[in-house]
Amino acid sequence: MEGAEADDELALLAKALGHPARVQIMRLLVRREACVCGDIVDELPLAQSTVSQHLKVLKQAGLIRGDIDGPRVCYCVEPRALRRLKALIGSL
Amino acid sequence: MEGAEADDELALLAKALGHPARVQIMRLLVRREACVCGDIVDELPLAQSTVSQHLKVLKQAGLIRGDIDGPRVCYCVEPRALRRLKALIGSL
DNA sequence: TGATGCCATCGTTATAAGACGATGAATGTC
DNA sequence: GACATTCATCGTCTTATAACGATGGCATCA
Repeated sequence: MEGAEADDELALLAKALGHPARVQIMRLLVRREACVCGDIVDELPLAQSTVSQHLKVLKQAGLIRGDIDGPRVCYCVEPRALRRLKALIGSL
Repeated sequence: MEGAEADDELALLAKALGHPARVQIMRLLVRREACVCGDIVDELPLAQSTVSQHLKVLKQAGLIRGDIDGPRVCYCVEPRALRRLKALIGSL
């Protein structure tokens, strides 16, 4: 929970949340449990490609997961990562 | 606690923490209550000017405060902001 | 009042982030 | 099989970050 490794981990997770659009996406996914990419695009005032990039950032940080569902992709939060983030922030 | 304003606030605070050096600084200040800038520089493998920039980022986000103490500057965490961050993260 | 020590700021450089439109791959539908 | 839909990726541009050395402003001490 402490040490350079935890610092890096916290920095990584915090950085992923360091943009309003990504915070909005996280809240959306927490509220709706799961969400198709297109719905997320509809909720944000951003181009589809931009939203896709933000989703990629969140996914690479491990905060969300994207499951292919036919032609769509269903995103949902990764509860373990979210818990981890809360724990790391709590340790400050 | 919710809404676009809270999203922006959380994004701002998270962004400030989105770098390992700044996480280290925060931990240092939490551990030591208060800390002179020079001591922080000694703890990090970074140039003085770089550390000063990171301190500026944290200060602008409201996470820390810098009190002038003679020729030195004494930094300490801003408990209200830290609590606010924890609350915002907790609301996810 | 000089000289020193501490810290912020400036100027520079390299790299990363953020946004968009256009293109492409995969799936489902007609 | 042709076509539409959905999403990711690419290419491009603009702006922001991160790092450093060098400079400069202020207190304190001699």
